[in-house]
Amino acid sequence: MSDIASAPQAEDELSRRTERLEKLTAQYGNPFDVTKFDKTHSALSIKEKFASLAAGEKTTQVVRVAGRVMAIRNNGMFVDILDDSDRLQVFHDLKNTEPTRIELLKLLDFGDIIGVEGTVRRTPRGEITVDAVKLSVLAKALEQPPEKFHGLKDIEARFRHREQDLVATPRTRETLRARYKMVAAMRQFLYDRGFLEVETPMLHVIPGGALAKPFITHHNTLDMPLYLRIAPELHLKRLVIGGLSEKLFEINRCFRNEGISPRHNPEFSTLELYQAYVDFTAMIEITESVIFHVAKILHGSGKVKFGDIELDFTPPWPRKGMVDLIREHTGVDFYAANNAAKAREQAKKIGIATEPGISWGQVVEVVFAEKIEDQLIQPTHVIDLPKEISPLAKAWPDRPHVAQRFETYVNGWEIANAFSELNDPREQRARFLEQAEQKRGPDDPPHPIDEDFIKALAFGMPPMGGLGIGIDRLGMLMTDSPSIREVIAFPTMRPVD
RNA sequence: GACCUCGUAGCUCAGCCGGUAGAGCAUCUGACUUUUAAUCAGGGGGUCGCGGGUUCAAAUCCCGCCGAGGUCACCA
Repeated sequence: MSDIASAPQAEDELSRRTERLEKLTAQYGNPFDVTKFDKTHSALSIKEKFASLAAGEKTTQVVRVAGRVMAIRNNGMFVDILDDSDRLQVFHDLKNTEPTRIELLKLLDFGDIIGVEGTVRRTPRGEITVDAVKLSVLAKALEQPPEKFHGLKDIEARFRHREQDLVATPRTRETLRARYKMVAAMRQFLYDRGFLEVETPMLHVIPGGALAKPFITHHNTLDMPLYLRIAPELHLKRLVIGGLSEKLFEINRCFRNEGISPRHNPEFSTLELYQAYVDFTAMIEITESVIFHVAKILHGSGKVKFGDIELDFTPPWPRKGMVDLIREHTGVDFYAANNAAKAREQAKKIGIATEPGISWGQVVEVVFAEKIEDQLIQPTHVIDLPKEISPLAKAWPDRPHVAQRFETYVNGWEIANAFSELNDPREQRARFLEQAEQKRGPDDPPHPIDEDFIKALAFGMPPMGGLGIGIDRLGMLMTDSPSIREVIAFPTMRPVD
């Protein structure tokens, strides 16, 4: 001990900690040789089990706990450890501890992983504490964690070094745990309803099921380009066509090579679900039920705080026609302006310039996005979307330019999209061709048609409803997170030089 | 891609009408010893994102680059 005290000060933290590791190894064995520690309790389970202890009351109950050293107070007399359940205080009575253990205690650093055996008591100040009788270092931290009080504030550092963020920021632990708990709850909900969870390709020959710029990669042996999927939709339908299951879903990643924003990450997760022999109204019911279920699991009710507002996910949610909403908010009736030219003219009247050559449906879509979208705060199903912007949805037989489709909006964001799936292969081909001709951005290549999918439809797809829910955005709503990056463990970042 | 803002010690931040860098936590030494962001005293630690320019002198002013956040654009 005295030799540590008199040793020349290490020029940096890394060498200081490395020296301690060497000393540890020499005197107590290399902590990195340790392969296991028989934990009997989590921090939280101890606090719960001994909740009734009075201040100053001791027990003889021996427990074994382990976690990361988060604070060392009073010369090592008090050490706080953090495990995945909670923080817990460990006590060493320095007057009555054998010298070898005191030496070991003095080699501890903020951030080390330790195991402790001891008895439980509540201190006179009321803290549940483990009086240590054995102490072992299970891993040495050669880098120090962020500062214990302010934690890691720098947003960039938080996302680049998420493990440090997790150690330093309780909110990060809560947010990510809630996100994964939400996903688990969604899965369980769907299992309970008899849905089969499936997996479909991430690597697509033709990126279909949506209109978005894909990531391109290359397969060496096949010597061909492959695309990271932008949506799983077409493959999932093919599984239903084949009769694998009449109710199936996939929760997995999609990739879109587009802008990054507080609501967009290049890779993001969706739930896509298909159920044969039902229409889009059944998808409305599932959307409301699964999200209400998640809200209850995470918050105990359908009411969820988000920023300054309280969202209420208690079903049923209002259903509003897209064109009707526009009429209510602007006075313009796009059912009256029933062709592209009239629609563009009406849009211009309310200050929205549109590209020449776009369809009636696209005008409606643009006006909706500009005038309505961000006002839909409480959960709302927007129904009756134009057929022209719904190439995979059935239109109403008696309203041929309106699709049997809805999008659910919360806090101004689209979080769900569903329709009665188009199952006529001839109609589907025509829609794809139409879509391929539609003007997009000047640099966008024409969208290729997935003939395998058309052919699959030709084998006969049952009428069915399909639903997509954006997991990340729902996660943001459920965790009061203003940025999508908060609910993604490792958001996409540009590397530092 | 455009615009605005930011980048100073391991972490959180101050300094920025130019004069050569500070605090708290962390760390080291000592004291104290039932603490709770422990306390007290004393140390060490910085290519002020990178590069260039102006100037006697640049963390500070100017330009470029890199990274980040935001707004917009983009976005089935």
